[in-house]
Amino acid sequence: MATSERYEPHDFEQRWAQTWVSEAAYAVPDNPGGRRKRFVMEMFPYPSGDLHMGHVENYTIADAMARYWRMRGFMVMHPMGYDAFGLPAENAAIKRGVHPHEWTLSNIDKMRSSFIRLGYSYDWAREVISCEPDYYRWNQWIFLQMFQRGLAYRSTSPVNWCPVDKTVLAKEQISTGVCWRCGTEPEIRDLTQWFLKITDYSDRLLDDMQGLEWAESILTQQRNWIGRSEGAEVVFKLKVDGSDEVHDFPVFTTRPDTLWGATFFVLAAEHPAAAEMVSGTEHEAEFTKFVDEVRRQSEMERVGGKDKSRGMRLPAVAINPVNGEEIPVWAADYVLMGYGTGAIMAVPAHDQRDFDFARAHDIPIRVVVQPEGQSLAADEMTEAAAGTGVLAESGEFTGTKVDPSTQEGIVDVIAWLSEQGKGKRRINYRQRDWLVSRQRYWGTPIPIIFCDSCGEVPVPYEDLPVQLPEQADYGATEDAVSPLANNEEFVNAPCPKCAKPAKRETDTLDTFFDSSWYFLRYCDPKNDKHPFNPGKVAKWGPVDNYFGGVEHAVMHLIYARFFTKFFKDMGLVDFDEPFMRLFNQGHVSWAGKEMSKSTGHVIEASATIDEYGADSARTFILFSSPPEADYDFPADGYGEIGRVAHSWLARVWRILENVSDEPVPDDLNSQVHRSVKAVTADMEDFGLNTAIAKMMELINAFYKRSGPVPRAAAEVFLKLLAPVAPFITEELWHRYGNEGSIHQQRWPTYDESLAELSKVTMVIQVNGKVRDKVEVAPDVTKEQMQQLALDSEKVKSYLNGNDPLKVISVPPKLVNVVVK
RNA sequence: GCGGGCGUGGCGGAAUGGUAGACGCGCAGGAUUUAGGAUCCUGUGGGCUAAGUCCCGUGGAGGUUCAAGUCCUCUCGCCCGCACCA
Repeated sequence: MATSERYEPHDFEQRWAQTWVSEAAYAVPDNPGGRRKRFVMEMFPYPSGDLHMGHVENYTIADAMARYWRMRGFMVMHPMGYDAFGLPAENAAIKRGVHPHEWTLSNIDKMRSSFIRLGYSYDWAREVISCEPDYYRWNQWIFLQMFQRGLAYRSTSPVNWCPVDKTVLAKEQISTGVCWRCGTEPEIRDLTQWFLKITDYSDRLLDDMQGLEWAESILTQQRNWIGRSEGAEVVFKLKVDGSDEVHDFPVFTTRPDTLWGATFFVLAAEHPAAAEMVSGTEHEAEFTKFVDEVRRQSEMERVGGKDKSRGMRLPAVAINPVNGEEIPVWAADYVLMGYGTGAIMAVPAHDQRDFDFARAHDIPIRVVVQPEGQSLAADEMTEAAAGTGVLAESGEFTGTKVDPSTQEGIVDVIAWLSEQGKGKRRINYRQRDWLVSRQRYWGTPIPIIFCDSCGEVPVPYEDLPVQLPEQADYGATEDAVSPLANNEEFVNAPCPKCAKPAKRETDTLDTFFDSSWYFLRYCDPKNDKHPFNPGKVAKWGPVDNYFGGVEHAVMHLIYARFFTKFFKDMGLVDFDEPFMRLFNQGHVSWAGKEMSKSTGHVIEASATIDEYGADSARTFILFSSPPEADYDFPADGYGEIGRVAHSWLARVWRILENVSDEPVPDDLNSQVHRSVKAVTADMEDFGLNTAIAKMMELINAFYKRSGPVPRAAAEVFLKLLAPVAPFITEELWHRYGNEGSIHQQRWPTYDESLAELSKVTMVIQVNGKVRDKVEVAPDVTKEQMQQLALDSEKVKSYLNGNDPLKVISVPPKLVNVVVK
């Protein structure tokens, strides 16, 4: 006799969760063998505390898909790890006196147990924690490999320095303009720091995008970030007032065709040449003040600020190579040291930013490209004319048509410049080398020793890891250096080459370094001889499906692509791209604001799980919005989260708890096949919210019939639901008396002919507006449809006895009769 | 400022250029009871109405099309990124 129990998820969810862990239910071997492999992973989390509902969204989407693919017959590797170095651990240490390592690991423990409670199908044996020496030693190994190949080098770069706390400040720590701890205005200090030569890979990073199944918007953002532009390098000569010396000064321009319109020359404010030419003159004080202001600004403020006039006249002239003209030299904030040569020729008539600057300082404007059919006069212009046109006042090129979008005319100017020795073709990139030095404690020590005799000496591989010392101060240093500099024991080391006393590098690596290769470590997480075994990576790599937010569109995703190409060059991997398919899930916010542990603005996952169960949390978050869309939890009533899904799962439980052994009747069978077809199509398209909606329809169909649901139909439903709600489906599956896990079952198939409806609604439109509807067989012909439409009384009333102008039939759904 | 997105009922959202609002929440009326985290039935975009397969309706303004939430142009609003948060 059938028993009846209420849906009490807590009774069985934790039992199954523990079973899956203890039986390593989702472990996969190093070699998937003959099975089709699928490497599925999510961007690993920063362990800031317990999981919040934003995490639940990200990881549930990926887990549901991983479970679906497993049921589709793939051998799925689904690993998890923790991006465990970083600023918040140090902040917590400074504020609360807990060691970053301790703080981080306790957060990891909380997150791991929430992952387990949520039933995520991870292979726990592959877990990676980036702050542990068995991981970061390989960061050091990779860094040294890059160093040996000339891809890691040192150069000067400014940092923000708090003179009170005596520490380098991250941008986030001065988001209010002052130091987050003491409120002091930061100073700018120049430090010698480590860079990676990612620009060597710019072209490959661009070219290889074509093989990626990523959203076009992400690829576009990457393209724009790399910012390849074709143009010319043109050599101007610079003459400083009161000096006879003339220096060559190249500039990069995408519009060499407008050279004849250059009316001034601009150096980046921080260009050393600018400082040099005012040094010892009456302009020096004013200039120093100006540069100081500019350097305090972010790049965004500099380039995008409202004030388009910030600049200062320098005591020099530049000589235009195409006409020998002497033009004034300025320093301005809108020219960046890091782009091109740090100097530009300014053509106000044909560049908007130059135009704004020229107008602000009464610098002459000269039109040298006349747009077709126009005759622009400089003093009447209200904006620059950056488009196509015909060259004017441009020497022998006067009359030449130029088009920046096709390079028409421009290539001819470049060829001429080369011939004349005045310039040459050049491709410039917006992308800059990657600054990886951080003046922080909680990161990977950079494995270099500085020796007075031998210079930059790599720590020998056999001495890795350079262990991060256990020390208690993470803040103040005497000068703008890393807190590790306070640790004498760490700093002093013999030179590996000559054995004389030497000093270690005290900077640590940017945490983006850690996340640039962790997916490879998942393939071989315990290797203590190498970062990974190439044979193992060859079996599982590259990642087939990567899940993560759009906020990583450029930096992380470009850095990981760069590392992969570097490993390819080393012969360690046999693929060029790390992530074949990328899925960008939406952002989850609450009351319009991003959830953040540090501000306490979070909806913690465990609260929802405690109250309604893990299946409810999963189902709710997947049903609430399409996976790629942002979702904002309402400001009030968030405590009700999960109730909606819980009551539906309770309904599923009531309807399917008891099943019958009768065969599935035809009409129900047809509905089941239709549901399988629809849900499968949605799953293939990551349409988890609509897939759940279609499961709801099937449950409603089950409910409408009287008596218990036939077991065969119920089991099909459970398999459809299994990726979304793994616990209730496993529980009912076992209650039906099945052996083994439902999650090892194959995804149900459907029969197209059974899935078909016997009747469909045909809509009859007149001039595109619905006027009538009739039921037709799905294989109705166009002729039959037309006849039905013309027979409609409704249509006849619009025709008034006339013939229709046109009849359009879309079998079997729609006929449109065009009248009058 | 530059680059990339998104705008549909009271709410989350659904719609290969082809019935706008699937599915669900909420709300209203009702039923029932083992009073539960109940359950079930009916209704639910707006307007006018005696009645309508009547009119209006997908941020706004134009356009293309037999047909536009969907395609095009312009525009407004919001979100993400912009190189030391990750």
